[in-house]
Amino acid sequence: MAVDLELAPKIKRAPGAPCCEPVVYPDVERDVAARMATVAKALGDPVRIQLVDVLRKHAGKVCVCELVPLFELSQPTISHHLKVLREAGIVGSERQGLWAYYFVTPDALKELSGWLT
Amino acid sequence: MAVDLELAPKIKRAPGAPCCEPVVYPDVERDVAARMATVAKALGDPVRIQLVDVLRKHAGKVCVCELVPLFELSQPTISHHLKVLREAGIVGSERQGLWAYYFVTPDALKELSGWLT
DNA sequence: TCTAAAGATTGACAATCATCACTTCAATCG
DNA sequence: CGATTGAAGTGATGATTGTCAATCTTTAGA
Repeated sequence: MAVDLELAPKIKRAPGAPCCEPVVYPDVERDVAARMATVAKALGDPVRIQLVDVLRKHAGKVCVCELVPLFELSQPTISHHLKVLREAGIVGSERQGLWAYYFVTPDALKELSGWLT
Repeated sequence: MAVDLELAPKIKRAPGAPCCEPVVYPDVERDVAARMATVAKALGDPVRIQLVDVLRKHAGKVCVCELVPLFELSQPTISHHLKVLREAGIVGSERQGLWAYYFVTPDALKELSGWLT
């Protein structure tokens, strides 16, 4: 918690006067923030984190029916999580006969990852 | 969408036989995934992304009453978002008289950021 | 000591979410 | 065709979320 802060001194404002003028603004534009928030939100579940982790390392080698037993969740629930990831642009899928193969979209995590670093 | 996949060939299993054995497992342990998901979830809102963005660049220089007018939201709502960030360990706060100064906790984003890269 | 200001908390509300049992769809094989 | 399998879709339900109005707490100044 010990962070090197130089606190900006403030004085109590006169009655009725508006609060301190905002002197700083986010560098991140609203739409950029919205995009990154969408990705972050999709990653905001431990199951989806682990799904992405598996898919990143084994893209195309694993079908949904192999993913299901990794979690103590029903198949529709896993399908739902994959859909959330798909709608956030994080993963794509390819169907091969009966099986569906998912993969992490390249660059999907780039913007968020870059901002975080 | 065009990703270089080497799809693992599968054969339809015999009636009654269990589905394909899971051959891959997440490298990310459950508790690590849970921690990263917590952080990602807290970042899963555009307002909080922008709050973190401002705080990272102006730690200790900006009080809550300066943050409020940056968004078209009420003061309690901003307070709530800051609380979410605080509970995820992303920010800390220091009170100086009437004013509260927030700052991004060093290393708070490290684990997630590292995994993303 | 009285008033006002900064910020947090509470309660309420609609909206969204994670999960499951059930169903549907598409593809394969006999 | 008819049966079966992998995967997605459909309610339904209980939990969580984002937001605001109202209230409370702490501090400063007169």
